[in-house]
Amino acid sequence: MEVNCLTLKDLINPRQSRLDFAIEDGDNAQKENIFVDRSRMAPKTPIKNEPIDLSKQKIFTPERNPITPVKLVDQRQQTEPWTPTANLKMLISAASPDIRDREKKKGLFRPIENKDDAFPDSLQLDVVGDSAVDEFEKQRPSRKQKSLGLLCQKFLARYPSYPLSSEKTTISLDEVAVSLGVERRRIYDIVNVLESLHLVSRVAKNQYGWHGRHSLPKTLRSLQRLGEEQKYEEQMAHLQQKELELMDYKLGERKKDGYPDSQDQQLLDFSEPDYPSSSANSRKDKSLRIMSQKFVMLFLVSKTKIITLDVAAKILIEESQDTPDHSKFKTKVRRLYDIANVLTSLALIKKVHVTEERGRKPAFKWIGPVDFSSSDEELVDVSASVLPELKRETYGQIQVCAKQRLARHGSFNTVQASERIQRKVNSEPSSPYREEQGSGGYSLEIGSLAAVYQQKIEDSSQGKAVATSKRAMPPSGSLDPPAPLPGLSVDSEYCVHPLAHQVFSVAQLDLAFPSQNSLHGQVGVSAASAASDVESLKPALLASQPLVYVPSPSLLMLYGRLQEGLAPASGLGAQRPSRSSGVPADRPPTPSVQKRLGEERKPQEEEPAPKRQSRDYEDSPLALVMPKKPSEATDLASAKTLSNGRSGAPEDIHMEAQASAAEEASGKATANCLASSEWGNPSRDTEMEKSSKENESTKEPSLLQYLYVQSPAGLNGFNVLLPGSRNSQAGGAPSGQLPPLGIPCMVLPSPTLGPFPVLYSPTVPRPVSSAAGVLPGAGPVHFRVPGLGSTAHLLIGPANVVNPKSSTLPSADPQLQRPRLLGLSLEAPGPHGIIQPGSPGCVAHPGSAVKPQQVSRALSPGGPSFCDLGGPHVPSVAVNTVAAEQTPEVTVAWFPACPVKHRGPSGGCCTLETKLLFSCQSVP
DNA sequence: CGCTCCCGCCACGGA
DNA sequence: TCCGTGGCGGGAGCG
Repeated sequence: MEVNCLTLKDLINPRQSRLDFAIEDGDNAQKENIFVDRSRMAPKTPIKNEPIDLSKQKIFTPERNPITPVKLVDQRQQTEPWTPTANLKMLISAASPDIRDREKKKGLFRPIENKDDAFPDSLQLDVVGDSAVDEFEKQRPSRKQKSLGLLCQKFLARYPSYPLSSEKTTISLDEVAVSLGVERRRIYDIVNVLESLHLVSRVAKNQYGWHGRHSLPKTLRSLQRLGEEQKYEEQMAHLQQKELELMDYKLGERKKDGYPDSQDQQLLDFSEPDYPSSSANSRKDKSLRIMSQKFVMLFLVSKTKIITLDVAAKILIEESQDTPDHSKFKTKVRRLYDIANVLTSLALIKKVHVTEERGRKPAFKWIGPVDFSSSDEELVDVSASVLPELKRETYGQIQVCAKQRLARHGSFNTVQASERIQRKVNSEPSSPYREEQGSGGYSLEIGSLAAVYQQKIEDSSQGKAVATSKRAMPPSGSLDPPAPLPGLSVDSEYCVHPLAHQVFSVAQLDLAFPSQNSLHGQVGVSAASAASDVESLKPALLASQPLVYVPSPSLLMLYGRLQEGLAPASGLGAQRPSRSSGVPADRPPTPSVQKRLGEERKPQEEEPAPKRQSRDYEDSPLALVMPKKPSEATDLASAKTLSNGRSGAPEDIHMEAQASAAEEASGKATANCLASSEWGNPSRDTEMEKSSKENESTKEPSLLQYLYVQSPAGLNGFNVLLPGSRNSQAGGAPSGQLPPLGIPCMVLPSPTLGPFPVLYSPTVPRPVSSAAGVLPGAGPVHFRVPGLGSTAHLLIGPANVVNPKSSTLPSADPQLQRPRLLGLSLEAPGPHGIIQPGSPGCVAHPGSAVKPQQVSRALSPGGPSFCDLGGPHVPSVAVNTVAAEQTPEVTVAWFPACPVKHRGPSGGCCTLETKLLFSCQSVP
């Protein structure tokens, strides 16, 4: 399939841009929107191959849209003409609702639709042609693409997870509905659930206020308390026990066990006085809000954190005093699915399956925070509360919100905490956080925070543990740097554990900002959720909104602007060039991880792209690696190199990459990307080095520089707060005393992309003697984004992570020793790039000169930088920086794997399906 | 065939 | 009565 690229603009505001290509799975968001909008244009006949001119949809601006949803007939008229069948439906509806209903009952539509599907209307064919039909079909949103979960993600993408207290975001239901291309009814479903968690609150008719996740912990704590009070756990146990005995749920048998509803009815009031309280048996009593809260409570009080929908439904039915019948049960389950979709989007739960005597049962597992009681300053305790979020295996996202922690504790030494946690975890064989290879468990380590845990239950993704464990080997043919997790093993200092589920976002880390740093706890990173249901592999549009607020005047303000020319790939499958076959067998995998990966990889090779894709989606681990010690960083690098089995210079790697089969697939994308006016600057590498050197040699002023990476709303991306320079960070403080730079980051994979493991080695002070001025805590942020077997690496932060052993990167190399500024030292492949052999390093092309010293220079003086994340299945990241008012911002967006072959100035090239584009513009 | 869950009918209830 | 809300369940999509 062809890889198409979407511009960020398109992703952000599809209505104002044109999408000339079929948007596939991952981009369903737009697709769906397009579909809806387009249909609303009411073309009598589907126009295939016609570029979707969203400009036409401007008529649907909120202003023009009726506040009130279009009535039935109108809607049908406007939305149905998607197919001849739809037209027929419309006509029937228009003719008479009665007729419509009658026909409906006769099952008239179904046959027609089926027929239509099987045999496209001849007239239509005549007009559009076969290819057009295909296109048409492709553009037709699938059921999954219209899922509430995905819609919710799109919704969430519109708002920052952690909005600044100063910013008051108002949500206009109409506007949102129009924007997302759905009926308002759907929005209600979302906001109702969000409201139950106090992420939003109704402020007026048709208006909701967005609060973000700030109070989520508090809300959850309250719900947990309520759940405990209501003895939900006992209830569940009782139910489960009963089930075992009866084998069949017989509604009506159960009697109320004394769990007064009165309590429940006030749920919404527990923390929000202004919430409407529901009255017994009132309509609201059954509201999605109440149900949602109860559902969440079940998780919070559950020891296993796993709830099957039937159990939840039964409990809810009992409480509601409804006449227990199958119909009620069914309805309850439907609602629970709705709620679950939203919660999944929030990365609070994930779908799993529990195996019972009667077979597998769908269930959901709580993956959100579980410990809300930490109140002391104990690092471990603090970490513990953070870990849950870090541990999120999700199709959703991993979100780390240390904001509260920071606010509460002032500072938080991630490294220490993580080390302690790691130690503790590892010392407990039975620890659920301890990963067991092949168990399908996942773990992730952020910074030094290491969380390894094993899933106790078999969930859908785990069921595919085999597949999971197989990924990672880069396509042999592909020159993509395989090196998925080079040198990383469970036992290694850098623990890399495959996640059972993809993690789309990663959030913050750090913490150790000096109290006076005035980050205002804004370090928290929110991540939107990402994906979706593990099983369905729904793409996730992540929402990630930035949220880092760095008031420091000394901060470098960068604002990211997306390159319009950037063309993200469209379909997931399409984006993944059939390069799987190119797994280099000669690349020795890392002891544990790689081995596993290698095993997994091969099977995939034989699989059809779609299949692989799915699996990858589910299995792609997200690994965050953060050296615990400065020296470790080096080790890591070494490991990578060694594991890679290749000592070739980065250039070689790149060259190989170019030669890789991926080229073809990526060719187009590359072209597009390159077409971008600001694309890669030939002098990139040089520039970077130069800047780095400069930085090193010239002690940067003690400016506190941060690169704020924010993903544009509605776009898949990740937000990252990157230290502009260590020196600056220190602000003159003794380097040794400086805490690690907090780098909240959210990685949001494109919906079309599978899970992307990310290695994040934020504060890895490199034990470099020459690295004077390098703060111990401020290391490069290393993102590893393994796609299908391939690993993408993104180093952000002072590039201290260098493999001293690397032939290409002699430790003596000054560059290696100097701190990289902005940290966006993506494992730049290049002569001197710190890149893993075998892995496509990220190459930052010199982009427009970013004024602020190092950052800009390091990133891309001269233009947008392109960073190839490597793996064929790795999402691209586009980073744009634009001067902003007071907030340094850099937008880093994940683009659908965009096969791009880019040859760097140095001869090295960044190729691979995905790239990281850093477009920095100078900012005074 | 069963699980999901989209779609939209239509009732509730406040203005 | 209007219309914002949102409960509800038919039935389609999908594995």
